[in-house]
Amino acid sequence: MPKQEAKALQKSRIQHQNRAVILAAALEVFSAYGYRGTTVDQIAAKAGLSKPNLLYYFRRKEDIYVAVMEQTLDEWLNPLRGLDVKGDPVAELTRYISEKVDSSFAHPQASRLFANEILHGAPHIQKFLKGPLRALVEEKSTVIRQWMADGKIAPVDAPHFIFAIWAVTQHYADFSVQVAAVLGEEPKKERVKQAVTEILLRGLRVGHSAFDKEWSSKADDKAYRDL
Amino acid sequence: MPKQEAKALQKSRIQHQNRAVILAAALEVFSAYGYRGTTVDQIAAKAGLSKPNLLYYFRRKEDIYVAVMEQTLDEWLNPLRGLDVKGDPVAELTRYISEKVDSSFAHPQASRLFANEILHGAPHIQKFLKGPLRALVEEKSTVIRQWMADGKIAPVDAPHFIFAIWAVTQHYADFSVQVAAVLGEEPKKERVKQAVTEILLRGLRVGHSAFDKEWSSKADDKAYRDL
DNA sequence: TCGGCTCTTGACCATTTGATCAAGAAATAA
DNA sequence: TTATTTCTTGATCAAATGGTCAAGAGCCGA
Repeated sequence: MPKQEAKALQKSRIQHQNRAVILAAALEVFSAYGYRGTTVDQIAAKAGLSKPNLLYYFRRKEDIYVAVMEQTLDEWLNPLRGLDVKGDPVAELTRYISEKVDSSFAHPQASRLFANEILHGAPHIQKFLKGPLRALVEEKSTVIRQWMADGKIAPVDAPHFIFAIWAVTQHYADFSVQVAAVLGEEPKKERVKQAVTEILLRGLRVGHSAFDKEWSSKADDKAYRDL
Repeated sequence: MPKQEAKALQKSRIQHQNRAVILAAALEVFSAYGYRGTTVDQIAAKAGLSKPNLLYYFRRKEDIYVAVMEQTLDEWLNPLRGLDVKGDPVAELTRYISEKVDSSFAHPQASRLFANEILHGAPHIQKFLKGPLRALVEEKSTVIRQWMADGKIAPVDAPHFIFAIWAVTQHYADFSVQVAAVLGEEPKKERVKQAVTEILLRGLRVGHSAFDKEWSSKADDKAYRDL
């Protein structure tokens, strides 16, 4: 009967609210202690619910984890979607880097959850990596190659350049403890943004000097053609 | 009595050997599953020992973890020590990047163990981060600043540049699953080395073109003076 | 060879933890 | 109000897990 189906799908206000509370609590705990290091009791305590009550909303611990992970993947991927071939390369990449740094400072737990998942073999998100993520990276690599072909930026290995942006920006979320310990203080976001942008983008200048010959000899076109 | 002291310190051949076997097994398992995700039984099985036998060599699970971690820290730090102010900047940094990439391909488990530890707040290596690591980064930052002062490289935020090298090179160990999934194949070490070196070092050229004015306006000397 | 020390293990224990269930409380629709 | 559905929880369970222990096996120097 349609009545039952509707009941199974529609979520009451309290369902909606408690699920959100649980997912927020779970993100904190999972990102801090990892999947195995997290107990259902911890999540329940942080969410202000009893353990059986929590398991009323999510039948298994793994279901909570998967739900949190799915919620994270979209916002992780979105900034890259905006990279526009019609825009100015430096402006486009600057914006992307800026958004990734913002994300690392605003949602470090989400970044750490994602990092932890991949670090341990990505058992839950293989399909995401080999599907949507791979497709998007390939698409945006062609954008970068187009910029190269138009002579707007220096030649660079496109997917590895994207990896570099991910690595450097997410470093400030995933390794924040190390960064703070080494610097002796919490890094300032704007400063990080400026430093990272310069480090990653300054090499893309197409202006020429005596150095260019040396570099181009090591980085001939052949190396970038098929990636 | 000296007799007992000697006994407590000297390790028999079988002690030495079994400890090594245990540490090798523990590195594999800890790096794959994390601290909480690893069971003593797993380590024992991989080492080919019974659980009580393993706990004869290391009384507690945490002792094994600490031993593996200590073993890892030295080799993690060593390549940076070689950065020589008297050498050519690009050559020195190229060598450092090369060694870090080699390390990521040769010992990905060690990198992942380290990454996992920091990701979860570095509970066991706070002293290492705030002590030897911080000191070394400060020392090598002055080396980089000296190169800048001598006009050998373009201005760059020294510690953040070191972070960038770490982030990008270790990415190929810590996120190898993601890299392989996105590329559709295992990355080739030499290609990674070339791509990473160009991305990170090409921006250090001191040759000048029309772009330099734009960059220098955003990155005036003040920003780098006190770091 | 022999006595003592090192090494190994099966059995066992206490705790933690993911998950269940029945029964009651609260909300909601009639 | 009343009936029905949704939500909540104390009690409980089975499995997993870190760690102990006593007893036996093996090694090694005198």
